[in-house]
Amino acid sequence: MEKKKEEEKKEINSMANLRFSDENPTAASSFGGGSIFDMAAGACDVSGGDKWGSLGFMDLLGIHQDFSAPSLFDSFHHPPILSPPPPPPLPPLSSASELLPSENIDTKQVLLQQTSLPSPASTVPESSEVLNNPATPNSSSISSSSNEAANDDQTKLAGDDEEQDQDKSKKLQLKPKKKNPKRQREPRFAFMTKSEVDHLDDGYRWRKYGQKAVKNSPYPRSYYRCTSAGCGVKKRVERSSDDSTIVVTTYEGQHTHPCPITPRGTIGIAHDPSSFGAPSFVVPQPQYLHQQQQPYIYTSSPSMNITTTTTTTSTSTTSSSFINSSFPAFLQERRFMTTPSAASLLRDDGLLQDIVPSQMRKLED
DNA sequence: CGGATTTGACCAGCGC
DNA sequence: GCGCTGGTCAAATCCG
Repeated sequence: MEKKKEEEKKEINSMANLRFSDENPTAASSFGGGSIFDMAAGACDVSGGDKWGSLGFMDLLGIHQDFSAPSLFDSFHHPPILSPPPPPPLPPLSSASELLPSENIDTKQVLLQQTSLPSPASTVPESSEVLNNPATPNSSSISSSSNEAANDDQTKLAGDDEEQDQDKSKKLQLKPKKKNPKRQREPRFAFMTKSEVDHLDDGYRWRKYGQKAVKNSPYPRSYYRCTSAGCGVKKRVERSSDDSTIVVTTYEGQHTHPCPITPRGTIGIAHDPSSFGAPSFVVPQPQYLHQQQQPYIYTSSPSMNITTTTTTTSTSTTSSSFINSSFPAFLQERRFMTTPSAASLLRDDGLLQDIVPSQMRKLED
């Protein structure tokens, strides 16, 4: 039993090491058993949250002063190439303190960015998210019958004699589910947050559309989709099997709309009306690119004792546009410090396996 | 009653 | 080709 687990851990660690070894070979030091995460994960209720009470993510980060933008995530989900229409008037910010007792929250996060596939920011934005289009013909399958009947003639014949078999008919209805062949994956980035609640409030509204058991983990993985029409952004939320207090959130895609809600005005970033959500500040691109795959310590709002550790894991060919558009602006905005310890943090923790796709890990070979 | 969540099944990609 | 696994669908159910 334990042996097996150890083996798995070894494997995980080796993967993580692969990930960073060529960048920082000395960074293989110990991680310290996840001790970098010491946020007091208070169970905070959140306005835009769900019934189980999602945590105000931005509040955890303490980014709720000095800003006026609707959402932090507006900023990093909007690709610059979208050239969207002028944003709607922003709702007034509410008081942060009134909604969330975020003082004294000491949070550290590990953020990983990944672009598993060619960046969609190139020429076909959102092309792969057809399934999120409410007008997708697919969805008409709910009304069932004719199409499906045609599609499933054979199976239907086979099961005709058992009409009371509801399971079968159910399957028949489910079958015509057809997907876009060779669907492109949106660029993703993930970050780990020490939190007791799974669903961190980022200002957007999400609908849960699935949950799966995660291999080698007692915790399930939840799948969420942005509820805004036409917005194909998805996110995955799961807990680390190593440290149940660590929530790994993976975002995929970029929002095509402004942040619908502004809970407590927590997530403000200097808002640039001309780009509805794009940050008005950016880390100088050359510098950033130069530091790709290097871990960053993100220090925010010292008075809040909040520290975020971030690491980008973009592949060299696909990262630049994505970084510009999707990398959390709040991380871009603040200063970054590159430290070996942060690298080791990500390596030895073993959580990297949850975030970096296997293809990417192999690429590092 | 409408929207969100749950949950079992389906589908596709990948490794063997 | 087969099995495994991640991701998604959609009917059923829950909840405000």
